Amino acid sequence: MGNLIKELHKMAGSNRLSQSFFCRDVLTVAPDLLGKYIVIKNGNAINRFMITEVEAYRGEEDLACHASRGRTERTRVLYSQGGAIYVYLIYGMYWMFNIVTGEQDNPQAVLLRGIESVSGPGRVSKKLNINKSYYGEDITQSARIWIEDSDVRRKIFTGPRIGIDYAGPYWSKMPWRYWIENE
DNA sequence: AGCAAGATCGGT
DNA sequence: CCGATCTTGCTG
Repeated sequence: MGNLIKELHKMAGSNRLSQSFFCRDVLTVAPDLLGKYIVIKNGNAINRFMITEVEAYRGEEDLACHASRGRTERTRVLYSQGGAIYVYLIYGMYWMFNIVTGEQDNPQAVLLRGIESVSGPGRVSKKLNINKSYYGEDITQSARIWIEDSDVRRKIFTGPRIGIDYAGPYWSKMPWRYWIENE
């Protein structure tokens, strides 16, 4: 697509990532989100932050994934198709913000761990004002939150996921954390 | 009904 | 390293 057309699309607000982006495997979607923008409306303000760090959680077999213990009230949304938002409270204090990926009944999600100048999933959600009300919302349709495409291309680093030792050595060593430098 | 654990963070 | 803080899911 030519640059002019791209700019026109941006102005028309059609730069939002759609369902086809999120319906792919989480190991494809997670690194692909780096450099893109999360856009959120809080009242009159629209804030836009580049995504700099994510983690992939992949299916019932992944012992670090909440779906490893099957469908429960909390994990219900993980089984919907890509684009649904999965939020939950951890340690009674911090909201974890995830985007479901893949096809229906294939529970996967990307955890948002870092945005420009903010690292740590709890701090990210605090900055974005995320709370339980986002549970189940469709990020490809919502009027208050969406992901915007971008042309940013940076070197992608990978490493093990954080804080999941309970999943055992095999799953906790999977290099499913992806990040770019904050600059 | 009770309890243990948790995809974290900030302060010692 | 430790405590905060509360929802969830499992057990009995």
